[in-house]
Amino acid sequence: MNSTASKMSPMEKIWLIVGMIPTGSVSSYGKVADLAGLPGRARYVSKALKLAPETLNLPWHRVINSQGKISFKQNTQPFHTQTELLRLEGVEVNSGKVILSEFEWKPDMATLVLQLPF
DNA sequence: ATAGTGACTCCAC
DNA sequence: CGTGGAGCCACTA
Repeated sequence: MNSTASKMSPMEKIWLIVGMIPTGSVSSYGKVADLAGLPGRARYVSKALKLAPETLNLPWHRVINSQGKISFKQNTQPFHTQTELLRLEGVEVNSGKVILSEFEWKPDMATLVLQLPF
């Protein structure tokens, strides 16, 4: 059995999933929670991102809400930063919104599951 | 133990 | 599209 899996905390699972979101794509808090095996815990994902160590260099900006919108309030520094980071990698952001049908990450579940250590 | 607070989500209007 | 409300869960006071 994989010892790494048994030691991985819920928050670490979330960090792992977020780290798998490819450049130029986005995912939602709820989706990340689902993939991490934590259904119904979207709010926990936002907390995990806030507490994530800088050294992990997580692509936190690729996580938005289920409506395709950036969850920070407009006219705030985080809002602008996230918008910029997304645009830098080719994701279109208009009025804080991303067209999910165009940029949402749709991993091949069969393949993804095999890569997860849990 | 109770109440308030989110980088959330879903659904009804 | 906007709004409101209920449900959600971990954390804090």
